[in-house]
Amino acid sequence: MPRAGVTAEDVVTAAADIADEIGYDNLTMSLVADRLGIRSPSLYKHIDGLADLQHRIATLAITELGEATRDAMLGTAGPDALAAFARAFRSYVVTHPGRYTATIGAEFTGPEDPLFKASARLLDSIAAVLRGYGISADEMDHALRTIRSTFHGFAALQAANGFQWSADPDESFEWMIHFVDRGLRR
Amino acid sequence: MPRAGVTAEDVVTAAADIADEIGYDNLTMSLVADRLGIRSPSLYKHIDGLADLQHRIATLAITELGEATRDAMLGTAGPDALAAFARAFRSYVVTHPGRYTATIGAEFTGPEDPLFKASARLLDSIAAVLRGYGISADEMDHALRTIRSTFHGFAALQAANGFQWSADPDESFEWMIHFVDRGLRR
DNA sequence: CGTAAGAGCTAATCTCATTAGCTAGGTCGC
DNA sequence: GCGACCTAGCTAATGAGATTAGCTCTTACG
Repeated sequence: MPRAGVTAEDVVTAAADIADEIGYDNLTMSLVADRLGIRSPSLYKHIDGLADLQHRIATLAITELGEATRDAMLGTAGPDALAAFARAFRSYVVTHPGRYTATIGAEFTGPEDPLFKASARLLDSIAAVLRGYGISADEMDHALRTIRSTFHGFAALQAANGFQWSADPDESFEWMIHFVDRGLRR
Repeated sequence: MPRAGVTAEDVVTAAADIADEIGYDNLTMSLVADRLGIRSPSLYKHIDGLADLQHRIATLAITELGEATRDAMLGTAGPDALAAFARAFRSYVVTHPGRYTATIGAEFTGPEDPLFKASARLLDSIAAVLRGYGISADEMDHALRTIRSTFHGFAALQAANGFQWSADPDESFEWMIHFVDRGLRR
């Protein structure tokens, strides 16, 4: 019986892809194993169970999200940086709903947790936007939480199919960017 | 064997209480049955399975949340109405994290769904706040989504223990109320 | 070449949700 | 009061899913 040659990373990306395709809630160990061509107990040679797998998907998602927003913000400043961040954020969530859902309930275990580092990096991008609006250091934590909440809320509601009525979500999102811009100006 | 005399409402409130106590994700049919003094298969005489139960918890939560915010907003207007709504919203989420979590992924099945009606009623409260800021009818949908996203994001992150660093969430929330106020003014 | 680590497998266990089919408590018509 | 029926509740069984135990065989390395 030839070895499949699977790595922990393979497991995580396969699981993340499945979550994006059929929904995070429908992700099972068997489906991941099937996609990799192995049996589900063999997954435990690479990851430490479903909870660990979910945690790793969240870490992957936050890392990718941080890179995507960072790339989008390159060469921008002020309100343009806000808009660039926002659109890149939403674009990622729309194309990777399963990955993003994994991040919603994820908690980090300590400062050594890769998820912690990835989150810190993403928050750095937001902090850069906020400094562009002249937010002072002692307000920074509050502002960070506020902005994070705002975009997370929109993303979570959309990922959960929460906008079930009339207007176009794209337009609403642009409206929200202007709203945030107004809220950050003094 | 004396009958327990359980009603569908009993099942839903018992389940909602358990979710608040031990976390929505840990809610099981057995736990609900135990609390009611019956066996888990008997629950199916009252509700249509776990998915139905979760949907009913979400409906209960949105209904209660709508009433709580409505009560809090009585006799207020303008920015005071916003603050009253916001604080009542957060207060409910903090005291009923399990109930609130149930609402996150809930989708309604159609216009006849009680969840739909409860949601519409909650959105009415937000719309009242927005009219107080002079938001026009053609912007209302976007503004509704934005405000809903903002508060939902904060609530969801806090319910998921997402604020794991320094500053006091209460202060951050007050900061967010001011932020929203600025964003809604022209 | 021989050996040890470990990737993968099968079999088994445990927890849940759910279904099938039985039983008996309470209620309604007489 | 009394019988029949409705249905809440029960036990037993099924099936999905995660997880553990223990075996085997591939392969990298000396």
